[in-house]
Amino acid sequence: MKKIKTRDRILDTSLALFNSVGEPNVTTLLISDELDISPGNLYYHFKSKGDIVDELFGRFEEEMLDLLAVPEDVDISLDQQGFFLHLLFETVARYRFIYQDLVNVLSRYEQLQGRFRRLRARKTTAFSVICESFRRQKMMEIGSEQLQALCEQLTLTACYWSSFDTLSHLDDREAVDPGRGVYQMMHLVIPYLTADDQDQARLMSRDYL
Amino acid sequence: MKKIKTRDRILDTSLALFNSVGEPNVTTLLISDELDISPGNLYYHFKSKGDIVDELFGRFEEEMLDLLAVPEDVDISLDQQGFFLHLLFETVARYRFIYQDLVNVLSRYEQLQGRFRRLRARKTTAFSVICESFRRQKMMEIGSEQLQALCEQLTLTACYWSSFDTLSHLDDREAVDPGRGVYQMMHLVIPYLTADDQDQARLMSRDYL
DNA sequence: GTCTATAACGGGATAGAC
DNA sequence: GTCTATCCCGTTATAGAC
Repeated sequence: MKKIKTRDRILDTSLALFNSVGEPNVTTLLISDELDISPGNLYYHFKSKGDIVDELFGRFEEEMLDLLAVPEDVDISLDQQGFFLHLLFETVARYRFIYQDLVNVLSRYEQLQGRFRRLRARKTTAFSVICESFRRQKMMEIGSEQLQALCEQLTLTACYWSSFDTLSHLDDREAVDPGRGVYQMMHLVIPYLTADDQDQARLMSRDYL
Repeated sequence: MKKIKTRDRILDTSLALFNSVGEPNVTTLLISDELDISPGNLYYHFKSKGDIVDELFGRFEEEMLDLLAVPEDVDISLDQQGFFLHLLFETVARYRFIYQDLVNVLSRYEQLQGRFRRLRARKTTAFSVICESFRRQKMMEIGSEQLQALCEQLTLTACYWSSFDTLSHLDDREAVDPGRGVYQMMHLVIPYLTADDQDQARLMSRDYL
């Protein structure tokens, strides 16, 4: 029963607060208050608020890059895709503060801009790899023009669904249901699947509602 | 040659600044500086910064409600839909500061939350009316489950496309191209159109690239 | 490592003269 | 209507004791 290091407690608490009331609305004082430590102590562990944001973003980045490393030339099943989407939305939800005030956050922590854009590009690539796999397996029929539009759309949705959904119940920013997002993503793909797979995907998608 | 009232100049300049650097990053001092008036003068016309935001939102709201009043039981052509989408994106782009820091802005100006949600609901309704019209004209074939998912997706895209697009070139927040958004929206609808209309819509969509 | 106290700064907003 | 001066407050961050 080892006691958690203060540094880590700061990170955890910051993340929770950022997610629940928005990063711009969280002061260093609020964080230290919540932890029952002094502001000075907080600044012993992190030299600035930006450093906390930075490190949280780093964790997010790492998890995402891991997740997005979808192997090419592998046959991906609908089930696997569902699982992938589920993980993706779950991860985004855990770091939703980044997306909720995206432009604002990126404008105040400029060093994150490039990293974020890289992540965004990786997402699009991952979706494109998945679709290619479907195509190879004759599960999907789609022109290259629509493929590109589709992948962009998937990326957009992966980024913003949780914010969009939050707006339906802004009262409590805690409530986040990753399932709806997965459902929505699947319905973007469905029209391009071949008949049998459409039915299967439709059935699957309902589990996420 | 009548001279523009200071009050209006404040609104115009605020909007421009909000859009270009983000509402949270715009101080009342910056606004008055930009206008070459004193901060005191600004506060003579508006009793708070929130009032400026409020009034700008009001303008946006009015324009949007106007636009979204799509008549039911009318046959809507693809061309008309394209025109509608164009206006929609153009309007959103002119008030993009609202969307760029959406959750943040709504959390700091609580009175906007309800109004925004109503607007969002109106959007979904408008899309649903359009799709119904297409369906009546036998231009579209779609189940009710996918129809709902589609309308949600259209609403999401209408809200966030410009933010999403901005991320590709965060350097200058000025550059906004509503066309890409229209293109993307059309590609959401296309899969559900009947063969002939699919071709026509695809051709049309290219004009927006 | 942790605390208390406080400096330093910036932004929103007001008072009162012109 | 417009100005200058200023207040008030919250927030980040530091200094120095324990």
